[in-house]
Amino acid sequence: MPELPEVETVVRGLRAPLVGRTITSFWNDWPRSIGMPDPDSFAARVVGQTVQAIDRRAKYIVCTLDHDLLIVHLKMTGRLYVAPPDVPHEADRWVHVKLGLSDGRELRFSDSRKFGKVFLTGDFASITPGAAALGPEPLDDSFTADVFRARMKGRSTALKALLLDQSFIAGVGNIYADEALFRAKLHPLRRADTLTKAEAAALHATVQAVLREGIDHEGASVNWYRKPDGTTGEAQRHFYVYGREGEPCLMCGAPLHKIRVAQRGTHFCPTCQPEARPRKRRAAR
DNA sequence: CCACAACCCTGAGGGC
DNA sequence: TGCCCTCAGGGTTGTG
Repeated sequence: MPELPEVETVVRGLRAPLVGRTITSFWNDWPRSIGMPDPDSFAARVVGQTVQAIDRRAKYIVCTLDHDLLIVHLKMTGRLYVAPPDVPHEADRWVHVKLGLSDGRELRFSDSRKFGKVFLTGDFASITPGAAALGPEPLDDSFTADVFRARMKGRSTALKALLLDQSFIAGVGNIYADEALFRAKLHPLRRADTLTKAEAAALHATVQAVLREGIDHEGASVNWYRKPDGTTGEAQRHFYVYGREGEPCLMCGAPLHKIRVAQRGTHFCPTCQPEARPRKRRAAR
């Protein structure tokens, strides 16, 4: 489940092998893995273009070519990596797109679940309505605690659901949402508009911290994610709650709970992240 | 704005 | 042992 730190790690790993290479060929065995345009048009347009840059926006990998953007979303099980020509793509039975490179190697997109997609477009916002409506990048300098708090104003939805909303913040997924809420000691079902200024500031800080640490650990290899060199990241070794249902909380020892919020498995500590109670009316003096 | 269902798929796991 | 069946998993889109 690649989220922001995993996608960032992939981008960093692909920069050296890709930038400056020219695309010489296109191959695809699953048309639905091409988001746009149709595969024939994709092939005709992409061949001959040189990779000028590779960056990340939310969970999208964005390669700037001469005249287009080559965009990849890994979704749950997608992998993107450069393979040497002597390794047949059948070595990875889930390869669905290959782009030949001018140095003889191949950029391969592999995806067992076939949820991921590759796009070729001149305009990032054109690929999906969601891409056009992405919220701020959580690690940008402009994403301050004040901005975060202002965006939560008037939102009655659960914190967990809001953190997963890509139009609210771009790039946070299930794992890092749970980890950020745990560190901020906030219950996942807490209504966003009930946070104090201090609680909002704490959550802002923990969202940034878990993402930064995830990048430092080169992503979390929970099941399918691999770095472009095929090795696993290390971030999963540092989880406090994700995937630890029933195990003792590392802070207080209480057994961790798993519930469903916004149709996602949600892990939390019932002691460290107490349920929000209705505000007590202040006693009359 | 919000809650929820459906969708895209396959591997894993349970039942027999 | 192995077959059949069910469903988790998560981001996105659509519906009410």
